[in-house]
Amino acid sequence: MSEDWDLFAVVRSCSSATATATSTTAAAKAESNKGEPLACLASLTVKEEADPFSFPNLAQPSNNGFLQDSYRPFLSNPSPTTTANNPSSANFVGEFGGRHNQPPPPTSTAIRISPPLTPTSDPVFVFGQTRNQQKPQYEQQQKQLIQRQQIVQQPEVQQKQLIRRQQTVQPSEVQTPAAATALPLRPMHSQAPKFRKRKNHQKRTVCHVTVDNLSADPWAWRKYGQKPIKGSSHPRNYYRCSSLKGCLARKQVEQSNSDPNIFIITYTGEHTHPKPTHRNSLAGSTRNKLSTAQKSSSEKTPPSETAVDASCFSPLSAPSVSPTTSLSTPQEGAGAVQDAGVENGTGEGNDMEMVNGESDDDDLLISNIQMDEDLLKGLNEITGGSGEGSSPPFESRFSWASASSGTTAGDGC
DNA sequence: CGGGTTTGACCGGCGC
DNA sequence: GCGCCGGTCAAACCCG
Repeated sequence: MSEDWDLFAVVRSCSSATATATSTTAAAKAESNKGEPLACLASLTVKEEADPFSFPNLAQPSNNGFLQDSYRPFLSNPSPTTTANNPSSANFVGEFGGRHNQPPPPTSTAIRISPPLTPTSDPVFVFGQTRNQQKPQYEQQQKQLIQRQQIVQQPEVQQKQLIRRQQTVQPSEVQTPAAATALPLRPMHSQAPKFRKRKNHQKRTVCHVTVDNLSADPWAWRKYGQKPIKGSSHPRNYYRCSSLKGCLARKQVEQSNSDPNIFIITYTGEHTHPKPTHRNSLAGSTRNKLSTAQKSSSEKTPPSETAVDASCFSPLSAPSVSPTTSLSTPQEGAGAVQDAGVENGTGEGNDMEMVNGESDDDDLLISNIQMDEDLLKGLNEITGGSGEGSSPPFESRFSWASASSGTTAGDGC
């Protein structure tokens, strides 16, 4: 598969040497520290470039020329800085399906990523590659993803088709994917011509994240749908950016069949605004989880990414599964999650792809985050961390509390 | 009251 | 052309 991934424009976040190095280190630490609460935290510090939730940091030299070209457009965008926030971000293996604000090239040029930079270095990074071998189910999912991505990269035939459609549809669509998506999605029921962007041609970034990392996403997301996916035992959750109306960014979260600790996150569209400095409304967000979680069988709502994402805006907080998260699946969630992160780190951990982080624009956020992390670390140490897994590390909770107004620790954690 | 989640239904892309 | 399936909508409901 690894090759396939490459073929399909898989982008490995690892591409940045730095990230790799750091992440590797972190992973190593984590591993060595299994059982130790702080282990997770260790990785947290790492994140710098590996912010799965940020746009790729194109500015950084990478070994991958293609990648850079592909992302070039992003460079112009403000990019959030990364993040120290994401704890997890350290390890991702992912695929980058597309670029978002990019203009034209109708077919996405495939973003080719060179093979894992450090194949040997860290299982975590390699994870994406090996995983398939180990896990059949996962393989299926990957295949599906790949198929989609293949399309994205697509060969002439597809391009032709695409072109055809583009001709028939609207130029705007072609030119500005983002804009296209932005079009009033609406009234599905209404007659207004709506054109959705062709599914396969949407640019998308796929990340494999451990539970811990789920919450690392600094953006505020609102869940707008959930659907069972054929071939997958877990439903897929659909989120859209709630920070700003009109923001085209979307996110799909699906729990891996093979490894419950891993979530496959697919980002599509681009944020039309800087990262939120503070979470916007948490208002209702969190609470439900609990109830919802209860309502829907735990399986129904995947561990929550929902909650996680949505609520967790603070990177640091993240690890936790969001309040919601936990909520939703406290069971699996929280505890498992964290451990997962650490443990998995070894192997399955996170393979998110990292698209490197774009540096963020918001300094504030970052600074706060960092501070929090340190603080959290300290707290964890004090509290003894949740080594075990069942309970999310203190930081998670803390983060919630601070980050989101109300999350009840209870629910989430 | 505002914003979030849940969930059934609808629409359209895509494979056969 | 048909049907499956994924993505999105929007009403209903929840919570602080």
